[in-house]
Amino acid sequence: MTVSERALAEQLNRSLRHIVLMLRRATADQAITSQQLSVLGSLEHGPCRMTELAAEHGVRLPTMTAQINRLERDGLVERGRDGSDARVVTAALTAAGRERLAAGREQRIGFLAERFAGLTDEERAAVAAALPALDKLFAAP
Amino acid sequence: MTVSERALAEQLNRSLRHIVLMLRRATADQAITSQQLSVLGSLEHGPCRMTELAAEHGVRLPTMTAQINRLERDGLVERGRDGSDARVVTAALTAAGRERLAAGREQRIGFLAERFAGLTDEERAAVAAALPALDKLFAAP
DNA sequence: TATTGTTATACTCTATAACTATA
DNA sequence: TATAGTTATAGAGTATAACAATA
Repeated sequence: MTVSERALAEQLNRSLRHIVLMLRRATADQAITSQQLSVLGSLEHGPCRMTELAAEHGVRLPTMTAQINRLERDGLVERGRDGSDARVVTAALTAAGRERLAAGREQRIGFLAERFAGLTDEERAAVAAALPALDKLFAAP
Repeated sequence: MTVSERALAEQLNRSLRHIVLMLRRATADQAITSQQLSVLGSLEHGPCRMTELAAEHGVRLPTMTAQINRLERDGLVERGRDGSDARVVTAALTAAGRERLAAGREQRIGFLAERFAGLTDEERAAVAAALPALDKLFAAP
């Protein structure tokens, strides 16, 4: 590992702290929690198994059971069964869940767009140029 | 707001989702929670008032009272008094708290440095070039 | 009266241990 | 025996409402 990687990691760590704090302040008054919105996002492209959901979100299976219980109680997701293996339980968005996901996403995008309006063209270009590298940096293994 | 700002906000929102999920998975087995580490970070440069801490972290005052209670119970922070106003309570790092903060930070930086090792020089340069703009984007108002 | 902080209470989020059902 | 999931229980994190102390 080179010195440059270490220095870059330190700088990014500092920036990530500010990003996380700002996002927390910006989403503190949302109708849905960020965890719930995040789980709904995992179901956007179709049903997902409990085990997959837990792994993607870095939580244990009982945690995801409780989360899906709350989302099902609120009418945002539905449990289903996988035909090929009777042990498997899947979760899928309901129409209300899809609406809630779209609303939450719109709020976050609106917040970001407002912040981007305060940047110069050069700064926006720098962010745009870095997104592919950031995606690679944080891609699932 | 231009179309470009909107499109950029959508792309960054998608990237932020991956960043948050990855950081959650990477820090799931830490000795200290990310909230606790974040609060310790706010005390790095000296004592801080309860109200300031709550505002910085986007939580209500009773939430920060509970958080500081836990950190004080664990010997990581100490409550103090502000001389000029008898209502004000401050929180400050103990020696153990400072050590814990350094250890948690080191773990995060190590994780990021490892990920950076998987990027090309061009990709690292793109991230470095974007950090000032990202800091401005997420700076406190 | 307004500000600073805590206490009381309830809900979300999370983990470990123990359990059921299926492979 | 191993895997997928739930239930039971406990603790962290969060909010609102009510309270005490100080400005």
